[in-house]
Amino acid sequence: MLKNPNQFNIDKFYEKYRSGPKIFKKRDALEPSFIPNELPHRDAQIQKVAELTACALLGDTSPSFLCYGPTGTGKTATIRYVSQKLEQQCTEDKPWWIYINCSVVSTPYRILAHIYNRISGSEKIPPTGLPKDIIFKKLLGILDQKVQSICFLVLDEIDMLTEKKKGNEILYDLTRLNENLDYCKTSVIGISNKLKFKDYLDPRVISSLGQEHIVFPSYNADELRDILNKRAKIAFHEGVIKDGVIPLCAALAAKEHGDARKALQLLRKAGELAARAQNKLVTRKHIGDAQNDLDQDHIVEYIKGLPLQAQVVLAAIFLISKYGPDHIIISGEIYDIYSELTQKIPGIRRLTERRISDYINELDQAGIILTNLKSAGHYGRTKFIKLDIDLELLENIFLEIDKFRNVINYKPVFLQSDKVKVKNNIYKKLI
DNA sequence: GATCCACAGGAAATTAAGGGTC
DNA sequence: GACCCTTAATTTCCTGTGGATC
Repeated sequence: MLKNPNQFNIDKFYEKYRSGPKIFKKRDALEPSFIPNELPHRDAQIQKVAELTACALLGDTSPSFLCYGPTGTGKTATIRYVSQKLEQQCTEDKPWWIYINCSVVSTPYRILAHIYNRISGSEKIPPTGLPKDIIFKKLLGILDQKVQSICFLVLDEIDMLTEKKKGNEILYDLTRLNENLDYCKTSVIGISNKLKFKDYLDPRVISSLGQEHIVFPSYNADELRDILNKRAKIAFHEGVIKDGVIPLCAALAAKEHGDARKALQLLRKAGELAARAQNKLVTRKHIGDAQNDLDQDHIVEYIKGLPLQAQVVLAAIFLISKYGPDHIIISGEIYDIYSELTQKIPGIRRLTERRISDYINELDQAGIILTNLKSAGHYGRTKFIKLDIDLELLENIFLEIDKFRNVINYKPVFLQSDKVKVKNNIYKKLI
């Protein structure tokens, strides 16, 4: 049988890839988890963290403290950096460092279970089921039995806890652990992106956790350039980064509030695009393409990861935008079309208007739609909604999701009613 | 000035699921 | 198997909003 000349040959591809130009020397150096040997422009913060944690070297309890600063300003990296250095200095009874991302592990029960499981080294506490006080006692037992030195509990995105009902309670429990321990001593390090986070803390928690704090300011373009240059030397082969690439990358990230994580992500993506295209150099064009790709990847990933109900709400907004480009979208109409779609999509039940209102808010916060709360006087007070992403991109995303493939060409019956059209004309005049 | 509309959104209650103890 | 616990998602109930209309 004759072979199709256009058919993709995977063996030849790998062969070409292996013999082609090499861009990366150590790609991992551009990952957020990579901790370099030096952290530029964070001397003051490193010094403060080192001063606060140094007493662990002598077996004394460190004070608990908070780290504030916008995203990508090196808060977690600084803590990890100091923890590595501190560990190198310890000859025996090395301190334990337990990292908890409070946006993932967000309930009091799960935080206690997470700490216990990390120390025990296995999943001994199930995700639900046990009374909290039992876990607390078990945790005290294992801390005294297994740790017997200093244990640093690093709570990343600690502000997520205070947004919840019992968030202050678990923080209070964690800061008071030492009162119930005989051998082990714990210290809490809170990391937050929100400068005003302290305002939401219980006074009892502030008294032990909020006494010391370290501020991490945003990086400026020069500092970002310096960080990128140093990291690029580790990550890329010599001479593959064309002049002007790193300054451009730094300038773009500086615009986004000095986020070093974004800058590194952009540089890594540009390198990947160059490597994939078998180019010998990473150019300014790769940076531009990388930024578009990252923006698009983020949207696609977010929409595909939404709960099914939220995807149906978005599909309702999509269909109104598609079949009524001039139609003013209001929240009540979204619910009517959402209700129609629940009949069309198998295995989905209709939720209440209140819940859909929350989903609309979530889509707004994610930047997928734009909402504007306005009063149309006698015609009520409602949200006026607009899609904030490309209609074609959204259609392609829905085409990739099995359940939506058949509804993206469905013209909602609701939109065809004369009553709705007349009312929409009134809204157009009023806003 | 009172009324009305079409919600927004806070708070508490309910439900379902996953798991444990006795 | 009955009962308890936690969590996440959802429902129910309620008050508030703001500008056009009466």
